[in-house]
Amino acid sequence: MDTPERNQISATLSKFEDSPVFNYINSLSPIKPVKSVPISQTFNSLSFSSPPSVFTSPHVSCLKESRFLRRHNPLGTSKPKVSSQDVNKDHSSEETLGDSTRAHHNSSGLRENIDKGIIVRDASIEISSEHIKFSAELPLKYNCGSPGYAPPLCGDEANSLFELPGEAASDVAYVREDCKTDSVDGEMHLQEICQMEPKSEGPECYWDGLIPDAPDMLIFNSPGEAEAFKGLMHKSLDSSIRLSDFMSMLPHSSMNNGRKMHTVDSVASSSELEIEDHCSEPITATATDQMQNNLANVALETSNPNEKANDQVVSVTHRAIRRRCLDFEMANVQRKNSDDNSNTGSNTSESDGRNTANEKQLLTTKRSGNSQRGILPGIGLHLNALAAVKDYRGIQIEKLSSGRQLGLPNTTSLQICTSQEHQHLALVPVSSEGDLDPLDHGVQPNEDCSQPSAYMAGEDFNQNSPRKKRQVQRKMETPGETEGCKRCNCKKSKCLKLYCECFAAGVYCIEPCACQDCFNKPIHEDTVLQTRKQIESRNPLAFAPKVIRSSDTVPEIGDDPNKTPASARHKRGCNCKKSSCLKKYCECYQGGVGCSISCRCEGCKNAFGRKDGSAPVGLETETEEAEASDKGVAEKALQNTEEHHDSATVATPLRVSRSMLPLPFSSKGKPPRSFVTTISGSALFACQKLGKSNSLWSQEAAKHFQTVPDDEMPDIFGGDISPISCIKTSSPNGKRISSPNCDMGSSPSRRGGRKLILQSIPSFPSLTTHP
DNA sequence: GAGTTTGAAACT
DNA sequence: CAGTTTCAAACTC
Repeated sequence: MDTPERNQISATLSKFEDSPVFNYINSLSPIKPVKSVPISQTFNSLSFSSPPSVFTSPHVSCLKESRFLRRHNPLGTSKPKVSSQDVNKDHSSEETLGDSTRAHHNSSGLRENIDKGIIVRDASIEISSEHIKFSAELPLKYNCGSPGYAPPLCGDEANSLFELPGEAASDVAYVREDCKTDSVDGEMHLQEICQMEPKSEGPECYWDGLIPDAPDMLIFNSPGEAEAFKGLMHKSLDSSIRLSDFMSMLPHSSMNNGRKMHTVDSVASSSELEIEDHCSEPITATATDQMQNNLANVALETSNPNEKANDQVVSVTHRAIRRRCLDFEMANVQRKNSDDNSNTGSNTSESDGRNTANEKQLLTTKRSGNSQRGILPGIGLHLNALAAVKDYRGIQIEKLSSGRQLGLPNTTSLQICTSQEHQHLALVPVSSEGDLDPLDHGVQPNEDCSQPSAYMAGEDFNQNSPRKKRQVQRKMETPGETEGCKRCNCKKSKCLKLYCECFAAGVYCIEPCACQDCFNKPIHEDTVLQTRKQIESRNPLAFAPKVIRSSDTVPEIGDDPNKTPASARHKRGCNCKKSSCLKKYCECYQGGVGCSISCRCEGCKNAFGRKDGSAPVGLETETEEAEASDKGVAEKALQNTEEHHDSATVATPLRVSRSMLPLPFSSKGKPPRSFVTTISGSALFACQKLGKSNSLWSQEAAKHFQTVPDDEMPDIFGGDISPISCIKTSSPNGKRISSPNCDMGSSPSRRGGRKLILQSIPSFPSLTTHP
């Protein structure tokens, strides 16, 4: 730095110290810590301890959880990093001083930057240019809320990440540094906003933007702070120039990070994640690199996530950074999802109103972001989320697939059900996708879910007539993907009986449903729960997955691949008399499983496995199917069987495979709501998403699930099923298939499975409990 | 789109 | 538990 510059800076700094900006900064530091605490708590609360009830709003929680988890993870990593960083230490002393010092932080930050070296500056400089760009861009993208959004998010995330109220001083120091960066970001945002805002709302918009996120994150200790903040905002508007100048003066590194974040956000739509990353990352020397990387990432984001991944691989040095970026993206994706949901999580409040207004934008942006990002590899295609969601949004969740899944969460998760909910769902799925994608590219299951959701959100709604809906569904489902989103067409059952697929799946009915006099809605949650209880009292397994994978059967598989289907069985068996178990009338067939001894079917020709154990899928099946068929049916069956054979024969051996196997449903695809439900809807849903999205998440989720199905768990762990597998299972295939697998947690159900199922059922009970 | 078939769910 | 009815999905035309 040139001395003159320094002098100027010092002078400017002195000026600024009094300026509202500093006040703002000061105010920020305290705020963040506060948030962090609550968040952590929420997270804990959210933690898997107990799967949300189906009808409750598991989804949301799940999403939130995922989001939090991710954040936390980053934090964890970030913190350590920070600690490791000497720079932080240097600052820590200052930081530790107190909030009041915060104002000085900027100066200190500048100093740091200076100390750190030119490199930082360079980075900062580059960034600055970018910032300008951003500022220019932001206005375009974000009119009012959006701009504010990102910034707040950053702060929020930072908070969440850094939060640590009770943490040791060192932690605090970290936090503060983070805060600095955050604060800087915030300032940056302010500037941007100021620049942008002149147009309309200005401070308010920004404020609003903050609020949404802020709710969780930005909690003002006192109302005064908030107002002060606003005042700052206003002032900032007035003093945009000063801010800009100030910005230029501010530590570039931090600034850059923040900006990058913003840019990313703008691009991706989910600034939060990026921000988080920034926050998480210490300002250390790596920070500069990160900055650069971030910039690069920004550019990359538009391209593909994969590319990023590759890049990561490329240089070890940058690996960490890259990794973050990836994480970021991942996180972003998730977060996006979560945001959607979570915005809820931390932001539930997140300006619902705003969201509604912005949601579309966000969604679009997010989606675009996702897509841009790469649409994660595997994921790509199917939205598992739906599946998870589907059911109880819980489900599958994911599956969420369907809005129904959403159904569970009346409030938040359920939201999906509503039109807005749909949007959410759509988002969820997307997120799920994103989540999933990153993790499991290959996972098929996910896709289904995701897609459904997407489609649901998008199009179906318009269709009014049930049939149209059905047709649409069929179309969607046919691909085998939309399963997640089932829709019912109940007219007399009020969707409070097992006749109703939605209800049976433990999911609330959503718009796409063509049901009449539907009581299976969050509004009637009490009724739904009561009814459920009633039904469960009669039959505890009523809501359990109908198709269960049996470990017992496994041996069968080993014996005969053909028999593999047997590995999975219908819980109670079918009772078909005329369909020869070759049509979807047959639950076994529908579930993609072979008939078993428990079936009372007549003339069983189940392509997946006959009751007598005779050739399930083999040639026979084909021929039989052909016979059975009815042309289209036969063809479908053949296709299915073929598919099954392909994948199934191979896969079949593995129980998991079953779940994985493309179900016959493909034709219809109802999703595995059942499975979702069984799993405990939301939990599943979350799991799927999580699993896909986050390895961590998936793991924990998996644990969760695993815990649920005791018996099966072992099997699952046995190796067949992994959380991922579960996710997969959920995806594409028919409801049952996925459900069984998923239910199991992935493991199949057998008869033993039933018992397990019962255990799993508890998840359902959760529903009851939830209320 | 309307109507029929089918089998699960519900009821007795 | 068995038989019957109700129901909604699956299927056909």
